[in-house]
Amino acid sequence: MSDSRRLNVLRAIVEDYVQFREPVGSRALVDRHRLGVSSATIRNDMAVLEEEGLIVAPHTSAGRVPTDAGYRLFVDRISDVKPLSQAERRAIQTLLDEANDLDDVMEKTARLLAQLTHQVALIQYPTIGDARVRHLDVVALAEDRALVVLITSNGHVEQRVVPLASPVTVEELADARTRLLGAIDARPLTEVPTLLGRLRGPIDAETGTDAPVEHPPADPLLDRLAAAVVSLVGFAGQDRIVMAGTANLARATRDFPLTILPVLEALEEQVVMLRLLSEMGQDEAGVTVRIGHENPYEPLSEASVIASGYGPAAASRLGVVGPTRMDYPTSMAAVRAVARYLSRILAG
Amino acid sequence: MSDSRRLNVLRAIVEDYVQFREPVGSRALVDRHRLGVSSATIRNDMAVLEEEGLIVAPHTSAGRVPTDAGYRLFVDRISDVKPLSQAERRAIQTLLDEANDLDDVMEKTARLLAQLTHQVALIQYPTIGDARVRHLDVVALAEDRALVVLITSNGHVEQRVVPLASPVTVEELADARTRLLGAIDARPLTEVPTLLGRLRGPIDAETGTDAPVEHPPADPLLDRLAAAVVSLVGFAGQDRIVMAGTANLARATRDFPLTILPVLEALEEQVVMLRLLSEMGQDEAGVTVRIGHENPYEPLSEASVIASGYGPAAASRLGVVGPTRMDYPTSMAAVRAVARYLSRILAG
DNA sequence: CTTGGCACTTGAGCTTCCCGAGTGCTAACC
DNA sequence: GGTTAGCACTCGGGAAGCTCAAGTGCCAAG
Repeated sequence: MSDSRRLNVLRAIVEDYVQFREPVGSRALVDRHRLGVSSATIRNDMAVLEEEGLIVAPHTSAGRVPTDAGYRLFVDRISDVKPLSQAERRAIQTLLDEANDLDDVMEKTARLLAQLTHQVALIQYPTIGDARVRHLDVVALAEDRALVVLITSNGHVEQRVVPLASPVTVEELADARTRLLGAIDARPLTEVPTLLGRLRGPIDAETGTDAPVEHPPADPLLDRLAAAVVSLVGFAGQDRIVMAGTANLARATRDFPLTILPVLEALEEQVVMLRLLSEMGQDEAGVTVRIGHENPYEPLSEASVIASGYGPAAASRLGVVGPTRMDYPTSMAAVRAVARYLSRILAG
Repeated sequence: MSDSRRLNVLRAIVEDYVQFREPVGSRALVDRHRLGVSSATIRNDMAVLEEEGLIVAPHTSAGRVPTDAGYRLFVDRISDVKPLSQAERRAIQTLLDEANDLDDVMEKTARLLAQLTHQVALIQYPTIGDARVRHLDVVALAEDRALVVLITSNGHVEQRVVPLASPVTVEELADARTRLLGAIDARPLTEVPTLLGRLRGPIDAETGTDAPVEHPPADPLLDRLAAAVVSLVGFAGQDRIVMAGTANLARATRDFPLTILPVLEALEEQVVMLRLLSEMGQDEAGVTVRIGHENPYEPLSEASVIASGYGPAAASRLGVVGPTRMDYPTSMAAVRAVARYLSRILAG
């Protein structure tokens, strides 16, 4: 009972099924792969594989198809690493060169990943983590409107237009900005709400512990701007996802016969996808794969997710979603490569 | 020959076909609509409509289906305006309230439009037009990296991280920023490249006409930052498109039997879609519709595009793309409403 | 353990058949 | 004239039947 040959058979089945999209039989297998044995032998192997729950036959007279467990074994033990092609590396490199601001990088990377894998790509924005306030700017847009810009140490830029209650001068704005920045400069984003809450009481109330509620806002302008900053921090810290390649689903319609609708709906729920990504692979930078029913989320039980961490401490996640019947080696290689490049870009 | 009844028949055919997705016959028509005449009369009308090229029968024994011309007539003369539902208005309003920066508004609006119409939504970024430089900021991120932020009068914020050749002090950066801003503040974006090109020569060369090429850059730092600003301006002025709802195509697979792939490919070519949008409807704020073969772009000959101008002078465009068999009244109402709301938001 | 041989199963594809939806036309009717 | 009932006619699509080839499992021999 040549154990390794059986694995070869499984690999061949997975590869052929992914390539040709139809159940693969013993004869086709010996024709297409140099297995060195007859189809009868393959049949015996297949019987064993089926008994082990790694493949199934849709009908009696059809070939075999990998089960979730079969894919799992394939991914874990058999698949070769498929290095990216020259052209693909070049595409990634080009992306790196054209990188502009964070949003831009995110969007371009997502599109690239979708293109490389022909799947739907998801990238979680870098989490707030231990990001700090790098810079704060208040720009007068008009007499009664100001733009508040917050820049975080992880390169995130958040902006918001703030309507002002009454006209203010440029000097007043500059002054307000100085005071705000003085209070939060270089502090972790997580502390900002607290810090500014204190500021919104009387300026010199360094002693009070939790008394500021009683004081009316000393300065409506400052109060308003501080509120905007707090809101911006919330926004910067909020988990967001950028997605690309959803149109690839239209191509994949044949793979999900009918089960494509739940997938669509899942993708539209950003919260769901966020949790999904977060739950995947707490292990560092490795690539994690969830196959079919392994997904903890029912509507994705016919889909697979490949994800990897990226960025500092691999704390953020990116990945792709596609049909169970996908090209795992290529997709995994792409996810890993993109994660690495993205980490490098962000590290600057 | 009751002319108006024939139009009613056409309308009924379009509506039923859109709703039930199958050719509609004379009997079904009299059953579902109170036309007050017999099916034989309807048949006569249908014969005329077919002769006029407004409907066709896929086969002899099937009902009729609208042609592009039929849809066209329907859109131009028959369709009722379908006001948005309460819930839909509320959704738009919510969007308005949550509006943050421009990118955010764009993305949210696109998603909203896609959701309202169940089609693919496209929104062209506000064009550069007569936008001017509102603000320029240079922030030291590290000893040898600076962040350049450009804010335009139409609310666009562009940022870029600039690696510096050698370490600089905060003061040097501030100085450079002052000189740059001094040169371009409040000037139209279109002039910025020229203005900064001049600056990159010797500072006091106010006399020279086109001699600056001979001088080596007086200040490498200034030169580098100026280059970044010029690039940012190019980026801000560049036509871009934000897209949403491409996943809706997966649902629409039944409408495009096989012709969906060209549509997908077209959507992936932003340039194509940009030109498409630009070419549509030079007439002011009205909603323009291109039906099937009316599209000047071959791959979209089985698709329809609904677009509208928005923003100042309705100079920018937004719209949706979907199968010819789409709910025109609803989609048109949604496009128009979203265009109006977006204009209002941008006008602040 | 492998392999050739063989009986057996069964889905896919093809043909045939039939039915009913839908049409166009004609003749009567208002 | 416009409308309607009636009717013969057309065909696409679904059901039924048939065949075929792919594929299997098993057995006996190598």
